[in-house]
Amino acid sequence: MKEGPDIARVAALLGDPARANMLTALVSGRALTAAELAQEAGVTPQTASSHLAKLEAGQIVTLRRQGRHRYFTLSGPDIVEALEVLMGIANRVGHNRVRTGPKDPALRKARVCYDHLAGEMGVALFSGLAARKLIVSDHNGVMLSDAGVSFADEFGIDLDGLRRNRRPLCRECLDWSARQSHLAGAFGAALLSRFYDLGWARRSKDSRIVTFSPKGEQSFKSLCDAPETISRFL
Amino acid sequence: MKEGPDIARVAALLGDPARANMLTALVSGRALTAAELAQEAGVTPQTASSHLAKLEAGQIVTLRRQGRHRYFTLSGPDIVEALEVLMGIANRVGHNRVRTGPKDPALRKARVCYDHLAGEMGVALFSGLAARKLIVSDHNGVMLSDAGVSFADEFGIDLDGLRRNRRPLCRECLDWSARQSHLAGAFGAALLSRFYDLGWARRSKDSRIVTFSPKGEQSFKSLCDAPETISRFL
DNA sequence: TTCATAGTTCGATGTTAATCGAAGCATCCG
DNA sequence: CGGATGCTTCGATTAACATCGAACTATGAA
Repeated sequence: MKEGPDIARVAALLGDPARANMLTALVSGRALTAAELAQEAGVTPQTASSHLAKLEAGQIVTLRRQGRHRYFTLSGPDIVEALEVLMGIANRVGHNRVRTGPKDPALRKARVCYDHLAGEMGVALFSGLAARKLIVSDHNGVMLSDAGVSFADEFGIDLDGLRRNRRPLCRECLDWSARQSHLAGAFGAALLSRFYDLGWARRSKDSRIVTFSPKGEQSFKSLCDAPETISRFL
Repeated sequence: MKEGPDIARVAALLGDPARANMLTALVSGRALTAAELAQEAGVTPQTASSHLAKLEAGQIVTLRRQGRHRYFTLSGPDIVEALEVLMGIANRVGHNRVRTGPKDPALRKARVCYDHLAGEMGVALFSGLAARKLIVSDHNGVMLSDAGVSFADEFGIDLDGLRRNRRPLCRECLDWSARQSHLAGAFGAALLSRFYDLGWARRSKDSRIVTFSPKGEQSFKSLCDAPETISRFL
């Protein structure tokens, strides 16, 4: 008598730690090889292979063969959405896999969390935007204010484009090191991507560290502090 | 080195068929007892008890004791959101737990799918609203048109209230019997609830069947067909 | 061809966890 | 006080599955 889509089957695929790690590594949108995903998940290549086979069979990821590499990507934006919602729930109920404190100071300062900015600078960005009332946060979550919309426009972020896929614009994400919120969601990701494009920052190759240039960091600071227009940064 | 919320832990809680059944039964918002949930999930009370203990420990559901009954509800709107996203994914990838064809014609005609209308009438509603351009569907999903917004207003649905919680207004849900889309999401649920309030239909006590009164069915038909104003139905 | 790299399959092992029967509490009713 | 109902705990069974070592396949490079 049970009808409808089989939620459990999909959820079970996301419900294994190794697989969840692989999938969150893929949220950035970049295609990763099986070996890279194995390392992300902290398992051996054999184990990863087995997990990836399941994820592919379940159409959670898609596979692109290229030479002797097999590149995996998420099969659609709905997977990102699911991961973010689950992330939000895990945050709310306090299920964090936080064990050790942050060691590397660079990591504590600015790093990538999925595809948005985390660390002290991530928290500063969140509170800065909130102080400038560009984002407003209530008990239901975060959203862009009208001022925030025009800010995004000025800053060169195509909000309409972002709205076109169903990923929510703004989400709160509890920061592991700072224990405060930073900004996730499509807008959070777009901001970080814009920082890259503007040359303010770049991502390290092997780690999650985000390195800001001196000039970039200064611009970033003004972005978070200044209540005045931001066009002079660009 | 792994940081951030523990997605896998939450997903694993949703990833068991028995638990998923219980949770989807709770999407309606009604509080259900352990025994009712056991029946929904098709397991014995002992098994249900064990599952419910896990769900409560994981803060997916909340418990309210009342006399010798224990009423369970979902712990927040984010759980509904998660279930709907997963439902969408399961639909997309074709993971349906459809086994037998629909037997009961009444069930095939109109039934409850989670908390919205499914069956032939559910499909008729979807295509009717689409034909009247009250909802528009593109590759990213469904949304209300401007005309749809004023329609909802006229029809007595508090859109602003719905928007206040984060559950998406419109979602497509593939119909089990008719193999076409019907309307899910907060708006889909609100429509069905409005049908109840208007006396057009009522839900059977023990099954998922939705029974329309003759008058109600006629009004419903006009709702789906007529391009003119709907105020005359009210 | 030979070697190295990327990835898979196979097989064995250990762990987790879902399930239900039986018995135990707790609450309400008469 | 029984006796019934709602639900949980205990214990045992079973099945699923995550994991990794070892061996195998496939692609590319020298």
